[in-house]
Amino acid sequence: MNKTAFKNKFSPNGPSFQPLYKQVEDHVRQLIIEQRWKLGEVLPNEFKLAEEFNVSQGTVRKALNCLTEANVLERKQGVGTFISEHTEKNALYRFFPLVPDEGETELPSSEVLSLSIQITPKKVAEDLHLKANEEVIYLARKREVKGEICILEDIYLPVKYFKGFVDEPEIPDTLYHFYQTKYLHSVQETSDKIKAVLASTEDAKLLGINENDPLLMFTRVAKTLDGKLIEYRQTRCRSDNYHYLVNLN
Amino acid sequence: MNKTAFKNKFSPNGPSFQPLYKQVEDHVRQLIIEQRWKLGEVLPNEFKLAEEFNVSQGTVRKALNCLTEANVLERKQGVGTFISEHTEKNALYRFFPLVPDEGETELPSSEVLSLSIQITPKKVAEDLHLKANEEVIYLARKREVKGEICILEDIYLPVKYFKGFVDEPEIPDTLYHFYQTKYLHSVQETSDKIKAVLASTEDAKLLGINENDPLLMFTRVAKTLDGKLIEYRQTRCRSDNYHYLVNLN
DNA sequence: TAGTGGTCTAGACCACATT
DNA sequence: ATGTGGTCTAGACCACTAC
Repeated sequence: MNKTAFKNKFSPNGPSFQPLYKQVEDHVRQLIIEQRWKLGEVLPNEFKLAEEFNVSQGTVRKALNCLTEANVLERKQGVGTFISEHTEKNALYRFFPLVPDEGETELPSSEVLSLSIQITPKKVAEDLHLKANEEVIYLARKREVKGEICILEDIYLPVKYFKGFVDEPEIPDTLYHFYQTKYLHSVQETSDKIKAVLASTEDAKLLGINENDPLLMFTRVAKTLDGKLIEYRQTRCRSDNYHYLVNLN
Repeated sequence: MNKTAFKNKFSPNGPSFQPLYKQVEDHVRQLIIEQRWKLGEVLPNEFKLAEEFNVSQGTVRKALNCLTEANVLERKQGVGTFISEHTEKNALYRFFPLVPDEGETELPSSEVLSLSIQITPKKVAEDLHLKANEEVIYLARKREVKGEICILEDIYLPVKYFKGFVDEPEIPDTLYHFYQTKYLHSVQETSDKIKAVLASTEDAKLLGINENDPLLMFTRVAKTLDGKLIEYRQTRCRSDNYHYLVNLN
């Protein structure tokens, strides 16, 4: 680890000040992107990393804690430091803010309606920064909880990131875990745009509701640790017994 | 500051382990609740607080940084530590996630439609934990951006926390700043439940849209630093040119 | 018992804002 | 020039987990 961070006064036109722990943080993030450690494997402890990077253990600690806050790493006292994993359980709480008005949240089961390679719709290409000639995998699903279909999803994945996806014999419910383990793309951040819309004839039919009933519509773009935009998702969902929950502070 | 935190082994049935910095954090939070420092006033620096609490400066630092992350405090290098304030600018970004599909976010202007004391609706009493005989102030507003009315709000405030509110000659746009400066209630945390609904006849009229057009409906409960539930708010808003934005990570 | 992360301290120095 | 928060280091010890 290079310690020029504090020599800005000797290079006033150089890059702006970056604290050492930030440099360590970026470096570790880069090592994760480069797959230096396997999923589920324990990272070296603070002293070993400190030695490798030629900084103090305290600086490594600060960097690792920052990565933990950003949900990149998970640390367990007495055990070690691990790369954060998309399990079914944390999928529910981290990226699925749809909760029933009454009772416990549960993960909806999924049924694939359609899976194919398509010309990329203009809006999708725009939001995923795809070129005109790049194709996408199109996956449509309907999802149900307690026997009631409540969610319809149209999912678009750039072909370049998901080679062979259309030939998958089985698409699991928890897609982000699947992306992470099978395709080595770990969703790090999502952005949802939420609107209210009226149910189309087709959606109404699939959901078992009336045309022009109100639906929540989310448009999501998902980004990986290394900044790749790997998923565009448009979700319509009933909100008569569910709501989208947002806590701010 | 009492340092029994690390003597748990001597009181195995005592309270569970609390690190010193957490104790300092809670203590400072309590001091803020008790109005020890005025809004806008600078807090004592780390060394002075450390001396007062009989802990090291590093421990105070950790506590203050935790409070900063929780948006309770704001720290400015070279200046000092302050109690976080609800300004017009941060109101926009912290508690107003409604953004236009195109262009910059701006704060909608507000017009009061109604202001009175009312019997508390059952749902409001439930969510704000009010007793049956406690009354609320009811405030209805319509809000517009660029000449277009896009938001209707029904706001309910417990009378006990907002004495004299109905006689206010002027209700400003940024309510949370108003609550904080005039009534000394600082909103710390909100919880929004979002649904899609159809516009009622009345809402449609006020918004200048058709009955049964789709609207986003948020139901919000706002909580202060000391855990008081001070506001119930039901918002309906057009989402044809706006969306509710949620970033997860 | 050994090894991990978590806490606490003390001290030196840097970056930033104000006077 | 002064005072604030921010960074970095080094070392001691505590709490938790696994073996």
